[in-house]
Amino acid sequence: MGKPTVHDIAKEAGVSLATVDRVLNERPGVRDRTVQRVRAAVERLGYVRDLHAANLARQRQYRFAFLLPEGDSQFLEMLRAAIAEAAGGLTTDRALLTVRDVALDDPLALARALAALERAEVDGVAVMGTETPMIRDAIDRLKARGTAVVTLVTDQPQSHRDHFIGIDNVAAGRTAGKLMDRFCAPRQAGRVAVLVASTYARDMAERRLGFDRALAAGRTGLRALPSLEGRNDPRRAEALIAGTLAAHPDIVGVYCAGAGLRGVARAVRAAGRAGDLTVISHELTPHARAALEEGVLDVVISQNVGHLVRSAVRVLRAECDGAPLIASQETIRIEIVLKENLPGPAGEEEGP
Amino acid sequence: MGKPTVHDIAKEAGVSLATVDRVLNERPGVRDRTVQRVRAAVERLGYVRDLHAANLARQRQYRFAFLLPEGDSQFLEMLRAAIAEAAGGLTTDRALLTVRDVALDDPLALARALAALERAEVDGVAVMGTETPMIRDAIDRLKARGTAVVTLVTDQPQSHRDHFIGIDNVAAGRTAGKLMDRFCAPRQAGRVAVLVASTYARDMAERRLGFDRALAAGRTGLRALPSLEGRNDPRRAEALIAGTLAAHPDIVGVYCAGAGLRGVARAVRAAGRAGDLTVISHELTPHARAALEEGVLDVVISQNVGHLVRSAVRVLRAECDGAPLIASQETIRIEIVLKENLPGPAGEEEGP
DNA sequence: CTGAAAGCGCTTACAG
DNA sequence: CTGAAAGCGCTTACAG
Repeated sequence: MGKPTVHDIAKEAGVSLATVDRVLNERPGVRDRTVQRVRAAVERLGYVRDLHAANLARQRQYRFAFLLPEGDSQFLEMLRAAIAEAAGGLTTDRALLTVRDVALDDPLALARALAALERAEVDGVAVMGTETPMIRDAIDRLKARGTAVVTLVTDQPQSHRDHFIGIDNVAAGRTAGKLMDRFCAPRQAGRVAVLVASTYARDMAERRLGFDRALAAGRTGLRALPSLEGRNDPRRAEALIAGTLAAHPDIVGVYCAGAGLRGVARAVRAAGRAGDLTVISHELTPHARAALEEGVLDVVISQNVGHLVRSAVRVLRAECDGAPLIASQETIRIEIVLKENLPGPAGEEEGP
Repeated sequence: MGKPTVHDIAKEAGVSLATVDRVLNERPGVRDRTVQRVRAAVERLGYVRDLHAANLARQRQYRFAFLLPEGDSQFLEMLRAAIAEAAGGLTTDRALLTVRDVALDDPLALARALAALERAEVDGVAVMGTETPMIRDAIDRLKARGTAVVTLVTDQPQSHRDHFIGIDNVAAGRTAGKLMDRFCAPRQAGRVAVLVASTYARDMAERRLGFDRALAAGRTGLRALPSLEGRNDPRRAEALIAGTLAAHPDIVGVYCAGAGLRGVARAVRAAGRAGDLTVISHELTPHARAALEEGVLDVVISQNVGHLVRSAVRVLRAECDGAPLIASQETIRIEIVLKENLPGPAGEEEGP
């Protein structure tokens, strides 16, 4: 006999399929003695339920919305692509994913988008946005209405979101700092320029914190300059870095904690310091790949967008079902990429 | 209306379910005109088939065997655990995984195990073993009988195996070499001890090759000593490293390309050079974790065992179905782990 | 070359 | 508190 099915359990326990189903799904209205009998049968036969068959019969649809900042950041493009891919693969898994664009750094717009969802028909939401009280309240209102909410990439720890899906940004900054220290090693006591997207963004602040700690603990005696604000504008980033390089001849490295790598690379090249300065950035975008290959960029600290999306979906689904989730399984890894271990351009190394 | 189903297609094309199924699965025996009609309906309605429902109806079982070397290596333990986990998660996916243990470094035993499979009822095999002509022939015989075969962790490129599931070991060695060069940077022109499991193992040879190339291209002028052979024996590894450290006072780093980290760590500690020598090893085992935390170990080059197993299963399944597979999607990443980005001990960061 | 019917393993109203 | 029957989306013999 093959794997036992509900039929086998029913026969073994001497009850009907409906009753087996009730017990299996812990639905009320079954006599205690009957529950015991079914449980015993399950135990005896080593029954394990076929989730796909269950989902097929159930026809449950999960509608999840991703709220992402607008803008032409390559990381966001990758994230959108990952959502699109997951959406394709997941139709079978009964998850319906949609994306709503929200003006960048506009808390009011984001709060409105969240409020709009309150009325729309959505079972769960993944939000990526700056941390502000307005957003926090909007999230809490969604939660109060029973919608599952996770924060994506950058957290809103003050809110009642169910979970944060993203890397530990302090650890990521620490990793960047450690590598900066080691990669700069022949030169002692140089300075490091730091570029962030915005000093208000929580992820940026956390990375900077970790980075500083690692430098302080390092062997080389590097000192980081005050953060420059690139504001997702490559030209601005380029100008800032060019200016800093000119002003501080003792700069030995650049840490690009947010967007702006394109500008940084240009400034470094223009200064004739490609391959000489140690440059570390975040997110393995096409630009970052090219820069690694070229040698202007030494290290990329990255998070896998496919993992982010799938984890978000799993967590939202678990939340909707009131199912437990193995938190450790949802930890997103901080990946280190050098030219030497650059994976193929196909992106996802490990499929759906 | 929801997602279109086979019923909708049948109605739209004016045919029966059976015919729709034939066309969908490209089975022969359907008039050309009918095929066209069904295809047109599929197109018009944007039909996409529910794979889980198909599998449910089909009741296809895939029986896959993993052939692994015996021995108490922690990496192998992790691999076995990953197989066990996948086996659990995959029962639903109709894959039945079994593991057969084969005496370590015994080509005859492995060849016999492969031959035994020829008769047993197995649809696919994943083999991890030393590269020898005997194994090559055994693999080819399996293939000739129509069994799908992939090599795992270490390749058998001379054989007709369908696919290799593992990291690019040359690139992994190069990554180790680059990091060794950078992490040793303050010291110029030191020597590096290299420990391999066996000089005959292909993966070891490839790592060594990549490592040497990276050192040659490095800035520090490091020179690697001839490979020491640990033979999966921690005591032997310890003695070898202790001896080398004593003999060469100018050693600045140790590259542990195979098993034996436990012994290496002990020797380094005993020589009073923990935290001073740069030590790089492979595979994020519990020992490696502890050594990273402690500071005796600087870098781990790793491959995710969960990815290995799931990729092997996907590839074997595709091979059985004669389905195409996206090669790039099956590339296993070379991961770099420092103390700073050490993921939680739960192992898998991103679930089934 | 084509179709009606039963079935995969589970769930869901609807009766009782 | 419990069960018989229909159904989820697909596939598979078996007839014709």
